[in-house]
Amino acid sequence: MKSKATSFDIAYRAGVSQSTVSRALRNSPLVNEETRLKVQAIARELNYKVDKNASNLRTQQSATIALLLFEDPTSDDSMINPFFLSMLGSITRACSDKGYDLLVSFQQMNNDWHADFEDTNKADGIILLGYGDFVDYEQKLQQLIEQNTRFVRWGAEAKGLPIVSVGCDNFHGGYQLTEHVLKNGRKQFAFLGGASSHSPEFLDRYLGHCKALTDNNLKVDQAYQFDAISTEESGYDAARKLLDSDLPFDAIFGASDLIAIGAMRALQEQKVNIPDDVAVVGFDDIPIASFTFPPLTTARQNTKLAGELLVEKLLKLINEEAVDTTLMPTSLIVRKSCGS
Amino acid sequence: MKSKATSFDIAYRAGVSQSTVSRALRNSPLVNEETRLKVQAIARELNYKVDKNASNLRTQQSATIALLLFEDPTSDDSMINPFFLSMLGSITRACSDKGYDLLVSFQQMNNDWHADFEDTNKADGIILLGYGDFVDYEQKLQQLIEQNTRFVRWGAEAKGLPIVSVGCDNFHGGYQLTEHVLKNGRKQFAFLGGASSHSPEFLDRYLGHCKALTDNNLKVDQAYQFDAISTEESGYDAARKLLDSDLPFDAIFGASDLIAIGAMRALQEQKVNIPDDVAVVGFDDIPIASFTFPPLTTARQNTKLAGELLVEKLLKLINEEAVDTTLMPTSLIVRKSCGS
DNA sequence: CTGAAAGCGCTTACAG
DNA sequence: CTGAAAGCGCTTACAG
Repeated sequence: MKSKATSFDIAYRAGVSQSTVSRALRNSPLVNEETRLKVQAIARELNYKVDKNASNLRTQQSATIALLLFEDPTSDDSMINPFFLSMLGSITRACSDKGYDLLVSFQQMNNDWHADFEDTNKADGIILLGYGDFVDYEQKLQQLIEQNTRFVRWGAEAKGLPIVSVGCDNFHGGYQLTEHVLKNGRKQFAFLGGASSHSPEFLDRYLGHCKALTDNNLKVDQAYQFDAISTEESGYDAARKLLDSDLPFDAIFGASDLIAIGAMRALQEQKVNIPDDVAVVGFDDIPIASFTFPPLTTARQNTKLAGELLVEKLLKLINEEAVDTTLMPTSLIVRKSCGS
Repeated sequence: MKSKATSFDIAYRAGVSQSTVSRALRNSPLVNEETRLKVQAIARELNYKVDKNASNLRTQQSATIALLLFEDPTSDDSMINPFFLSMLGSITRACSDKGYDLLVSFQQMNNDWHADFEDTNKADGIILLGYGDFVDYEQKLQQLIEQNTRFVRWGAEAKGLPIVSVGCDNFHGGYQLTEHVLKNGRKQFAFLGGASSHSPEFLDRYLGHCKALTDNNLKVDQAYQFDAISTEESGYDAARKLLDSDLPFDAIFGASDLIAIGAMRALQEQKVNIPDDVAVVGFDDIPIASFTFPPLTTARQNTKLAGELLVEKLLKLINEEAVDTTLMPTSLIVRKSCGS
């Protein structure tokens, strides 16, 4: 009952050869207008659709892009990083604008990469979003390069590796946020977020932060940097450690909005007033950021543009055109949480 | 340089036939252990991956599911409904747990459905999420049924149509929320959200809401129902209309969290205190809901379970097993916005 | 346990 | 402008 029509069925009904059907359906100029219309009418009538597996096999391309989303190994499965989610939205849109389908896969760093989409000919190229630990991740990148896989990635430029990246100017974003808060008279900043080569984006934000401190004649004190990954929980924990340390502080820089939000919760639990007692800033401008209490001051990363750039660059790569890495600026979004 | 190895290359190197390579790679018990290991070793060495287009074409199935996400036609492309986003997350996970890939597509209701994934053999089945207008949408469903497409959908049960759905008990959720607020002494509720057959979920919530009103000896007054679609903007607009109407009220039921959040903004702009002057409740429990000020009381829809059920049911459909529709309960999440 | 062969449904040079 | 034919890279009955 549900056996699908093939191009042969149409050929038979139209009284032409199967080759002609194929041409007519692809609007080849080689085929006579009249024949074309007849074939297309019959195709519509039979609800015929070209079998993609067959045509992809034949043409050796799939008009499909794979998106590989890596999650922090620790993150529970309750909530995907909202930042990536909004990226996903814009990538999906960009793909469909270009006539490409999008295959989405969440990768847990611990298990094997089943990042075989391209090798497997299911996708023409890959977009990489996020990673657990950058050091592990770099090895995977290395592998992709060796396999000659076409891919682009979101993130800080991978120094040394010939990889096309789209990322934000994390250093400048960190600088800008910090400077803004300092201009409002804060003296003692704490930074919550891992600041090592294991998370280069956070590291860049931290370095920008430090630069702003020294430019404003403040000392950088390592004791004020607390590790955290990009979850609300982790931000909460880091802020607890800060509070328990009895170090004096009047400002917190959360390496991501999620971290900042967790920190706000920890502070408010202790009746610390935000921003009067402590200014808090985050990074990303995820949708939640404008709804927190108080609303969060942050550095916005333009996910819409980022998604478009990623897709655009990947398509160029697929078409063997020259492509380079883009570093996008962030924009300072001032809300109530920083006290100005 | 980048020509990929095929099973023939492996066969050549292993000194066996291509059929044997294929069998060995699929761990067929027919093949000798020793041969199998040799073949697999060579495959690994050559970084060989089975071409999915070829194997899908041959086996006539793709181990891929397509997710079609319909957006409200009016929603701008800045922000996807967070509720669907979290659904997307859980569907992605459920798919990869089952060894299926996920093709994601955002559909704008206005343009043609290019919902051809299944017809096209790119996917074995389809999951439908959201819709613009239910009445238009129903026609599309009808079409899918006629084409014998295997699909499941999220949403209120489609009466009459033989469709497998997973949805929440919107009526009961609406009842529960309303009753909870009434128990706290509120007397005059407004309902923000379209309550017609164009959005059956909202309608069910409204009907549950009305039932709770009458059960508590309150009159249902149509004047207190204001249309809105599920965006923050639309909730804001509806609340503005409510405010401008000069109707007295001390509680607002937002048909979704997004609507409730927009309404809160409108109220707070007018210095209306939430919850002292007006209690506000929403529906969905999107991630933002716990971060609003005050945090939003709402009815949680279990997106994790929903995603799993959708995938599970679709796979059963694909395997021609019997499947039925599931109506999940919602849970009342009491936070500060309702004043208790 | 293994191999030769057919065939999944297309696209596209090639010949006319 | 059209048709006959090859071939994309697999899987799997069939024969041994």
